[in-house]
Amino acid sequence: MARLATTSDAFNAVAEPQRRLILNLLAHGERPVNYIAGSLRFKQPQVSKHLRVLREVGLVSVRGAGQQRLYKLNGKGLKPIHDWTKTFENFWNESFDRLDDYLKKLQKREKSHEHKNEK
Amino acid sequence: MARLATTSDAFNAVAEPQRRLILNLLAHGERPVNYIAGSLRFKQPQVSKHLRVLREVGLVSVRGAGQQRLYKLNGKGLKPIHDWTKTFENFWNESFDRLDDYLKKLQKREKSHEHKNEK
DNA sequence: TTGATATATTCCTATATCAGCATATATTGG
DNA sequence: CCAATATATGCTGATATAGGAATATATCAA
Repeated sequence: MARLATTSDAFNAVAEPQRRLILNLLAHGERPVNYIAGSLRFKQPQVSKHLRVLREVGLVSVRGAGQQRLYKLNGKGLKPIHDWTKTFENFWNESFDRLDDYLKKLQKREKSHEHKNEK
Repeated sequence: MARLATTSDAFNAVAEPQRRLILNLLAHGERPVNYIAGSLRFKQPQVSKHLRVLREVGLVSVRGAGQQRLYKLNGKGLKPIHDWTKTFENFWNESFDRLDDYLKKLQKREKSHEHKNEK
């Protein structure tokens, strides 16, 4: 088996940096394809391809507007990623670092007691 | 060019579901390879490979402990992902939905005024 | 209808998986 | 040193990109 399809879920779709840039841009509002391509200096076909992936995982939606197609961010699709990473929040909180240090000190103290008892 | 290497950054490393499961497990503390393999019912070589990827992007660290190698989560490596998704937080907040509706109403109202003036 | 603009799709190539299996390496106890 | 346990690496096959270039499709305007 190869790697999971980029269209399998938001995690995979968002692994590609250019797609993240597109999402950043769309956070400001609906945009047509060529606007995105021009802004980010990507070629139009590549933008269309990325947008297709983003659409398939539900991160963007489209609506026709004349000759243009306006792509709109669906930020909710990123919530699963946000939620998952949030469960690791402790690891970059100072308060947790301090707690961690504290627990380590306790452990060391217990170990010295053990050694005492052994003798 | 093919897809970016899984070792290019945390976003890519974490796109693989099994690696996320390993990280979830390591959130409880240091663990040896076989413990992980047994817990998640993965084959040992595959676990070693996944751990290698996670180590190369700095999401875990290792230390030898006798014959075992204890892997430890470095949760801070996930902060960039958390931070990035956080910039889209508005999109799944109710309060934002209400604000969005409100802005849309305002826009509609302005448009009707425009039409009045046109006539 | 025809031309022009905007966007999507197709074909091609080079590359990077991921799983499975076999095997190599490391560490410890005796 | 040798056997046993724990872990890492190498190889293969099937698959899925992502970019470039060319082309197809859609929509509007005259």
